[in-house]
Amino acid sequence: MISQTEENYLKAIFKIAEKQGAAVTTNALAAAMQTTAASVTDMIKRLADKQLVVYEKYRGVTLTDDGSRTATALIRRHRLWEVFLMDKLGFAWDEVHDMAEELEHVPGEALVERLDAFLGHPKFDPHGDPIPDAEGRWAPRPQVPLGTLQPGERGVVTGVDDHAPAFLQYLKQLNLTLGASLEMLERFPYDNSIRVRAGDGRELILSEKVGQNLFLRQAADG
Amino acid sequence: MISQTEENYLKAIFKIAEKQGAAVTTNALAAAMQTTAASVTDMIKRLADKQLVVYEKYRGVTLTDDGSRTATALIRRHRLWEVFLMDKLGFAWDEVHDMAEELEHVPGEALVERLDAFLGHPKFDPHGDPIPDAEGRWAPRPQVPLGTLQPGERGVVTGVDDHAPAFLQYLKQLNLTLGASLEMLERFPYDNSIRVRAGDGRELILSEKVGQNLFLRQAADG
DNA sequence: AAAAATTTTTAGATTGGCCTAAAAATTTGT
DNA sequence: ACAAATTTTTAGGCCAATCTAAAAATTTTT
Repeated sequence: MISQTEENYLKAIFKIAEKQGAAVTTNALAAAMQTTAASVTDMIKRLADKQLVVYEKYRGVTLTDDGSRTATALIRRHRLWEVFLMDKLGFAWDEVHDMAEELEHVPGEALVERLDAFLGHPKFDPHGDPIPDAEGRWAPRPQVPLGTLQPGERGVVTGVDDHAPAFLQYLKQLNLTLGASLEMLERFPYDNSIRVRAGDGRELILSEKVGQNLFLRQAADG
Repeated sequence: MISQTEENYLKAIFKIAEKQGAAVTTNALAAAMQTTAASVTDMIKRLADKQLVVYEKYRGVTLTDDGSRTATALIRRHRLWEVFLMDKLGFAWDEVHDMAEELEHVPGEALVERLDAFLGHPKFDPHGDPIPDAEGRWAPRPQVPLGTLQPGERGVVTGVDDHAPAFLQYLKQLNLTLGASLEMLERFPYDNSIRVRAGDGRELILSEKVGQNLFLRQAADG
């Protein structure tokens, strides 16, 4: 058996590894799991005993195939439940994460597959993140951070990196949810904030942080 | 905070107390939770510390108002998820119990209430058990075990007492699911088995055990 | 009302998941 | 290259939830 805590560690390892493409350090995991490095070392040893990770002292940790499969399945469940919560129960963008965090731990292959069918086999969750299929595969979406666009380039909002409710609420308030279109107008070198034009013609100034965490699918120049 | 294990104990205490209307003994609880009497004593003490039960050594345990509220909320969640699993995901009568057992522990007032609305505020679950409302109240359904009917009396299947998959599968096979009508024809004193006529005219012989575990809403005599 | 049987509790141990404090290894800076 | 800073591990402990074995209380039998 694998506990919920163990599942959460695997998911965190997967996500950190995906982002930085190297073995995951104890401290990085401790930060992600909001715990101490000592607790992480403990847990890593348990996961290594269960053949879910490869662990070398002082050298960080990587997932085995088994661990990777488990992590992907969790991400699949999480994202499907998020779709359910928004599409069927009517929750808002910024409300679904925590509930999905719990629902993803409910076991049962049949449950996930039926849920997937009920939702119409969605390919992306409400934050624009791809949903792995039953075999753990998914299509990467060609998206770039808003901040990397050059003046004059345009795009459509396809996702966010930061899932914090405060960020999502802010975007909702600005009407910058999935599908909104944006044109990059100007970057201010002083603090890397950017001026953009929204689809409805409004001009906005967004911070560097927003530029890093808001993803767009780039459209042809206008 | 209250753990999943504690929640399950409260639910078990509630159900046993409801059935026998007296303080719940350690052994009865140990049997229900599939654990040892010693573990039960431990847990009861924890629950008493948290003011969820009243406990007197050697005299059994009863729920406080708080404990009772928690147990009822769990039963509400369990039964709503069962409706979801059958009505929306298409699972069968005998498949939903275990999944609902996990889903019921997912926290969040908003989640239950939205789920309830999504399902159309159902009053009974797929086994005919009443679903408590948000305040923990429910209407008892006037139903009697099939076995108590007199020859000539008729009724409609409204629920089951035993939720074991084997029993539910058997009923499904006989086409005796919720809403099926039955007429009691004869009881054989030898082994208390009963002969009945189904709505479609078929005659069946059912064991005493089925007679005890299948509930009917009685209809006027025919 | 004792003795016997049963139920329940206590005692002591184990495991998972976590902590703090201290030691060890590695990396960084000069 | 060596000292300083940082990262990681070890050591030792705590709490929840479980177990087995033994003791204590209660109930049943005679």
